[in-house]
Amino acid sequence: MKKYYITTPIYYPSDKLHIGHSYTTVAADALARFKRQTGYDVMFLTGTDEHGQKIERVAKAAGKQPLEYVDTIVESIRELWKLLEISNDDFIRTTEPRHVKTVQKIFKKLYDQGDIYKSEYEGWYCTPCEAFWLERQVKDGKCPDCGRPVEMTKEESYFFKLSKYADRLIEYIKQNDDFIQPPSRRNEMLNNFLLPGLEDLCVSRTSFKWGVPVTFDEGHVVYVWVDALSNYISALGYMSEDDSKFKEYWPADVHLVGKEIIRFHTIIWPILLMALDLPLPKQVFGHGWLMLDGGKMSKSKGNVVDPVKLIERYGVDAIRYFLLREVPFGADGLYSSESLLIRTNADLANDLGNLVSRTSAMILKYFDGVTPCEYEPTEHDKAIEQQGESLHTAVENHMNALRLPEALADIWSYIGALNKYIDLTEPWILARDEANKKTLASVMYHLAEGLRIVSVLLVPFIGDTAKKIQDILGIEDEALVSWQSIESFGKNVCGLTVKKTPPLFPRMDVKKELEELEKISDNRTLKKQKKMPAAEKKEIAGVITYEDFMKVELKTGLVKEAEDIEGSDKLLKLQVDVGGQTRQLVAGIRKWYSAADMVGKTIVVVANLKPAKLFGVKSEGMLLAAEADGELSLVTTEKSVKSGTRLQ
RNA sequence: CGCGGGGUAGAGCAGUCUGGUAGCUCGUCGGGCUCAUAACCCGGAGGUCGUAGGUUCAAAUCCUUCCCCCGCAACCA
Repeated sequence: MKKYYITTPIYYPSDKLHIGHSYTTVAADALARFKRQTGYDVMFLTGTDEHGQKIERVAKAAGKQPLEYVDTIVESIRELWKLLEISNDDFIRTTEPRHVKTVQKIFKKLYDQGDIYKSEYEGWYCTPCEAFWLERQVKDGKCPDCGRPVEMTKEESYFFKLSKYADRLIEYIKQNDDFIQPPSRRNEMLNNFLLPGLEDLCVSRTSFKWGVPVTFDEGHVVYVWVDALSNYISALGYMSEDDSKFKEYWPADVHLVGKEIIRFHTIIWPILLMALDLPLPKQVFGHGWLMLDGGKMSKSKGNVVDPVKLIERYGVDAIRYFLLREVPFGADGLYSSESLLIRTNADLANDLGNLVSRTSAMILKYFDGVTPCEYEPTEHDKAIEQQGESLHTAVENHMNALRLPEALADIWSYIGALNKYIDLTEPWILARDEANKKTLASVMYHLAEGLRIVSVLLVPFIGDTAKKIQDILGIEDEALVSWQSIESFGKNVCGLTVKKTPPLFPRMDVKKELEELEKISDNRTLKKQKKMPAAEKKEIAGVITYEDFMKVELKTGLVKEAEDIEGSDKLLKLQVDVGGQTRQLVAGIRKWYSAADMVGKTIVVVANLKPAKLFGVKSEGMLLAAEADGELSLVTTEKSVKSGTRLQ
């Protein structure tokens, strides 16, 4: 059986994870599920990176031991993956003995063979922060973190000979185009880091304790990246009594990582593997980020999005679909609650959900719920068959190139084709005449089979929904949901009994939902605090720019006709000539001006106001008037001006 | 001159490598349909492709100038 080993980064449990972390893991999960579906023996690994000074410090602040602190967070991470239906085969924690032992063995081996050596680390040290800083990070002799003075110190440390392997790595990257993906990252790594030359890496620390101890030198702990990266092989039992999994799955097919850590994965990690004389992973894929309102998601900005709340409210599939569809191949995507809601409505409720509803409703109505077997292919039928048959190849190609959004886009264009097919064949008209029964049957059959293909293709992405569609179609036989079964458009669903169910994704009122989200969101307070100063500034200033003013199109208009609006005692309907164009305005001025008063008057109109309906009458603009002490006076021009003249 | 990414319709993006009718989704406007979740289908409006210059028969695309936004800088996916 073909093997496939895919990993996510191991996450740093200093706090709860946000929607960005979910993105990486969901993407890896979709790939893992897709590979299983297409016949691979898959190993899908995720986990947590639990060592380091930051954890040590955060735990202390919380009055806990590091492990105790981390345990609760790791638990919440596991729960999140459960909620997101992540199908990982293993979950590794860097604090587990199986990992620690392997890291220690790796470190010892590299030391023994001379790739790790002891030397002195010299640099600026901030004692209160217990942190080393590079020359260029230090600002005027002050710590960039806390602003207190730093001092030049020396520390005994172990170094790893990155430089020794640099040429080999450059050669490898140049000869393996796919190794670093997308290609922009590959160029970045080569030009910025590899070609200018690598310095040996300091791989031990004595400034804190919370790490993997170096076995042969007390007081030293292993540098966190050497520790963390090793998870990809320690989880497979590398250098342990049972290394069968390692033999089976290594090298990894894909390390899925965020773009900011691609450097570690494409420089330190491959060199570490070279030094261990192990094959390199086939691919490191650096995906983009979910950006929030143009800014990066981060705890300090107070704009993190809690995935748990979103899943509870909208269901796991809405969230999975959004993440997988919205973030483009290798680039950043935007997250906003609004785009989540719009995407869910448009794609899941309207296109897919509604297609399932109308299909099942028609089969129930016209054929008592049993998908018919008659077959009378028309031109439209054939098009649906051909598209359905070619779909799996397109999806497979995209998936193998890690183009998840494109794979979904292809599936959705087929969903669109099925919706259109209904309009083209007009089954409700066919149903009026018994003579068309066979054609009608063929349409129902093609819809059901098309949906079956869609459901199978959706399994890796939104499995719950895929299952629901299959239930609705009455599919019970496993053979009807296999990958092989969608390679041809066959009579698979014929004779099955369709079920009636509520909508897969109820359509949401975006405006109301956004208000609800505001209420339940705990970033609300943070956001408000953040926004306050800016808002205040604007208000105090109370000044707009000329451009702001010019956004409002004020034009003169000549009132041609005026009449009362029936049923209203305030409103007048006016036909106004604005530069040769007649506009209908509704104005609440009847108390002061009668219809007859208005005809022939030159007024000032806000010409680019969004049209509105007042009392059921359309109003394309508003007129200007000044009201004080119960008196109202129309704004007009002092001299006679051509209608449609712009005011400035 | 630190490095990288970006500026294309109201919003979000594709197109740029390989110059030749500027495309997609959402929104908007109009029409169709009534099987369906006010949904689905068709059509329209809306773009000086950040700016200035250059190359060319022809530039969103190639070259140069400048402006603006965002990210990274060795422990944020």
